Amino acid sequence: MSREISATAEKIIQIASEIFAEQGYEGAKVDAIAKRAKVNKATLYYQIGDKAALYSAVLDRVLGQTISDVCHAVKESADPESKIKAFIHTLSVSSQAMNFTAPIFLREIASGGKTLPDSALQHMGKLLGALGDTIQQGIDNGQFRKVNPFFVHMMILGAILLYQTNEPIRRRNVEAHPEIYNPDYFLSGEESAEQVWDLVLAAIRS
Amino acid sequence: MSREISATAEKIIQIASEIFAEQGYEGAKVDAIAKRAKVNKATLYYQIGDKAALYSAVLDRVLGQTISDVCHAVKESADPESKIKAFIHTLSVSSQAMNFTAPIFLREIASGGKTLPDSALQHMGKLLGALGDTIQQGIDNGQFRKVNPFFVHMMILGAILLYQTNEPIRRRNVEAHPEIYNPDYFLSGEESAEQVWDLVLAAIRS
DNA sequence: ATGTTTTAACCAAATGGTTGAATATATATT
DNA sequence: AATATATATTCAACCATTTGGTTAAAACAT
Repeated sequence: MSREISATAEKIIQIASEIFAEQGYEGAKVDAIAKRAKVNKATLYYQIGDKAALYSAVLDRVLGQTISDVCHAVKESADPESKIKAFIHTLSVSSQAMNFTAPIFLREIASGGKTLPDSALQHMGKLLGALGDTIQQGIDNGQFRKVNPFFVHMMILGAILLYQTNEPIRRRNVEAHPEIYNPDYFLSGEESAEQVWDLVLAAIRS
Repeated sequence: MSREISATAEKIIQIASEIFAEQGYEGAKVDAIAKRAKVNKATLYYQIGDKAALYSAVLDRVLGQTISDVCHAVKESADPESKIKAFIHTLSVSSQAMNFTAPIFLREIASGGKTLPDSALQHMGKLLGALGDTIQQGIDNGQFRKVNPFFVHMMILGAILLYQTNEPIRRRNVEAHPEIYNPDYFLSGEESAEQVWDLVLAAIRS
């Protein structure tokens, strides 16, 4: 545990992230991961361990990275409004850059976090805490009306994660019915962040 | 296909919904479904067919039911605001009553809808369409400001699905740290619907 | 007499996991 | 440079278990 990771281990975890995102835990096959990472299965076990250990490593990396990015960005900003913008912007951009983050996140939630290690739970708690504090601050300021911070959290997370993960379905839908095509359906991480904080801020401003 | 479903088939689909919700497609084992439904595996194959057919039946039922509930409720209401309230309320209550709806929905999205039959896709399209029309109507009325309907859709769906699916994680979190307990964390379908439409309407009212 | 369900056994394929020997790569020692 | 040492990686086979799927005959139910 927690030895510095070799380049090989790095590669394996990277590929594993993609495959877990595509297929879920049960759907992801160890052989497939080894193959796509271009290492022998024995190497995978030598470097990381069994499937559960691999998944743990992926979770720590994917969730940990995104969430610490977000918390950091929030701390950098001063007033509540820009903190919220930073929260949304960073979450959107960071999780779109690592396009396996969102599906893993969603699947993990969908399964009730059965396989979430405590470390990841604490990460998620920090995320919630950061936003809650910010909103409370804004309420005390009088900038925000008295809203339920938890639902604001759900809205932000939900909108961003769903929008990102949704993409293949949107594509398929548009291919099947080109007449419903709408440029709003395909925005970059930055653009969608704007959409989300425009709505969110309007929802909570007093 | 589409013969009237026997009571046994009904029961099997019901149980299968729960297990697919808990474990996902790959995680759900046919033997486990048969066992919990208290039928022999042979009966399952006799009544429904293979695993894929079973999952199809589940999807059609779960998504179809929820979505048609929502669309119906929207049609019943007159003005845009109450249409949106109805949309949110029905989605929340209906998907909480069938507490397997949300996880299946989320997982399906997370996997890019690979296994979504076209019928389900059309259902989802209708959902999106109903909301889009309503918002457009409100914008034309001058009641709503010019917002991106698709992101409103993502916010609503995201908030409701995440909130519901989230519950076990919230419980676990509160058990681990009782000091962070907050009654806002545990609301009924009705109450959470209120929270959501309060936020959503504030977000889009002009 | 017809449709339904159970029993219980069976099978092929896939899967997670392991191992030992061989090979390669780098690092340190002489 | 040459050698020795330790670490990484591959290869290839192997294994126990699980899993989806099937089936034939018997028992139930209507």
